[in-house]
Amino acid sequence: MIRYGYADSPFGPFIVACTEEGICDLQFLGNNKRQVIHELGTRWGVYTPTEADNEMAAQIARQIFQERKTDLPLSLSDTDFRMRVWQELRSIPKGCTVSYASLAARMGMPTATRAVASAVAANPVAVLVPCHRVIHSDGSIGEYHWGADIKKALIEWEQSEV
DNA sequence: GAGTGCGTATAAG
DNA sequence: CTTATACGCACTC
Repeated sequence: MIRYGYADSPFGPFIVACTEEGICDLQFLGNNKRQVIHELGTRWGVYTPTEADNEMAAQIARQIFQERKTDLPLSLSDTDFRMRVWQELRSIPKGCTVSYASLAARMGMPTATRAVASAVAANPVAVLVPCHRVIHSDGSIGEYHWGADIKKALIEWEQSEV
């Protein structure tokens, strides 16, 4: 059973889904709400029982964007490589940024920069898996699944106050 | 096996 | 600054 719901954030509306274990998906809707929902459908299948719960979504929104809580339980499942990259992402301190190259190097595969970038791009849980903290080695923002503007805003938000 | 991608470094226009 | 070229490797078809 997957429970999902919609809520608002300082960076626009998002959809969040979770299993009994934790959050399995958190994506900003932005301009392509339809595509995001389609992605969910293909990833979990139309036969997976779901239950709408915007109350749950609102609570998560409060914890993340007001209390700035980042250690919420997650429920991820994908390739070993992607899982390793995502886990590595969570070790990046809040407010810090790293390059795709250094991230790859940190994992002991300094020549797999591009592959690491692909894995980062496949992250289904925004903010909690801080894929927005990974930027180009020359300091430029780089790409972001939900728009470079949101990526930049997230970084600045993390670097501001508390 | 071929094509692709949230990259990077270097060379050239 | 914007193309072009090459390298790299996980992933998808």
